[in-house]
Amino acid sequence: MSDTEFTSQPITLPAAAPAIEATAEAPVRFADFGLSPDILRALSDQGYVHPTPIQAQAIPIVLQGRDVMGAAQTGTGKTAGFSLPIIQLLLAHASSSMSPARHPVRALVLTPTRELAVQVAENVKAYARHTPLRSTVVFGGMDMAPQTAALRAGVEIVIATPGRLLDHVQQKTLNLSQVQILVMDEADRMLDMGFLPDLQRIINMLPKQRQNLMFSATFSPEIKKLAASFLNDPQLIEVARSNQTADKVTQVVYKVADEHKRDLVAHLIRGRDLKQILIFSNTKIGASRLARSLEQDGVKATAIHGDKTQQERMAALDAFKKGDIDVLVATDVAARGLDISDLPCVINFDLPYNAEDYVHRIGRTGRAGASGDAISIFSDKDERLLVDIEKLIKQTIRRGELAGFTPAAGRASVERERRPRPDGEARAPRHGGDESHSAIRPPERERGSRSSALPRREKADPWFSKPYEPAQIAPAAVSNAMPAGKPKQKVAALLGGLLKR
DNA sequence: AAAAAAC
Repeated sequence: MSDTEFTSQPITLPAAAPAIEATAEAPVRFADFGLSPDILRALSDQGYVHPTPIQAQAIPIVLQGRDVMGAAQTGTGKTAGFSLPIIQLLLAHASSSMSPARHPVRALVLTPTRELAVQVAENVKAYARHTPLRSTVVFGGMDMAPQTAALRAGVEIVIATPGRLLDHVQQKTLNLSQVQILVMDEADRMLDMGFLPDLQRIINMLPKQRQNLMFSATFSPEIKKLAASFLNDPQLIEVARSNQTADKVTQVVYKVADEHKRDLVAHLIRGRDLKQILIFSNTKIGASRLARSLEQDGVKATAIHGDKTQQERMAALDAFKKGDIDVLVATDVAARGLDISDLPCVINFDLPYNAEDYVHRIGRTGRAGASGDAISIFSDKDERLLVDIEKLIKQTIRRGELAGFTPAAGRASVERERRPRPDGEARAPRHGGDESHSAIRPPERERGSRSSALPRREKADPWFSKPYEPAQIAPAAVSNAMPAGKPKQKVAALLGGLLKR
């Protein structure tokens, strides 16, 4: 029923978009949107003059007070796309009689991961720095007290992960009754992570009368259902990953036996400028092991994943951004949303299980006009994953040749791995036993996974069993094309796709 | 299959 509710919506195309039309001679400027001088000043502080395509589309629509369904991936400038107009709206509607001491929460931004929340919060704070508006971020894994203090002091804008937000609501340290604008960032990811019940509870606590902005990289039936249940006559915005990204990312894959993967990584890293390399591992244990192994090779490397404490996670990210470490080995906690700018190189130590995550992962590189390398390593048993990825991105990835990489290097490391390790150095001690145990029997695992890999695929992950139509979003994401001058048609096509399903 | 997220 909610589906029909959504599909029965009239197709509303950007009424505001034509109002500000970019031309070659006069590209759109932030100053064209009627934003407060205080906001513009914050933008010029950062050297921003021209909006990205999603900002150019979203800002006028959000300013109109309309609900938005945004098909936008990371790296598109999405955050500013909703933050700037929200700040403007809150400024414009601030009642002048309101005492400065009173700052009810009027805008709420929900994100799937803690790091993303922190990042969004940093942006919001920067954009609002010259305004009287206050903001704070609220997420788990950290002491509640400082968050509570900030909330008590009063903030108009809260950026949060769902669990901790509810925690604060329960503790009565956060009141959601005055929220006028709700943003769900990376909504597909949140659903994928099982946040639906939390989202439902949060939404139920908000005033019925409010503006809703939802951003999602994919449009599964579940996302549509969610959109139908809480968006009100949403305006669709479709934006591909910004130009520079995919064009300038050189992709290559190397096939190697599982037990040689780590040495291949070491080899690949040795062969290049050792700076700002992000490596993705499919598992937390794998990430820790790889980071440790690289450290033993003298590489300044650290792992980031969900089994680390929040302090460790933030320290790792910080060290990587500052250049204190050269290699960050991450699970998919870092696959989406994180704006680690201008990475020269992303390495997939494992091919991601979901083809779509491949796009997200390599989207960390080649940003902001810089070129980038996306290197992926896979073994025999992952052939299928590579096929899926290439199908999704509609291109064949070059098979790299392993010149200069000898099996001898691999054997050395296997030997090292077999040696029993003192458990104390393991980051997650409870996994320590498993870890050394599994390292001894890779061949068995291979045999096992081969036989059990094929059956029961249907009930897999409902989120990815029905991915969005690659033809509608993915090619743009990878080939980058912004709908050149024809955003309406693209939006219509997207919507058409939604309606059919 | 794996990862993420509240205590």
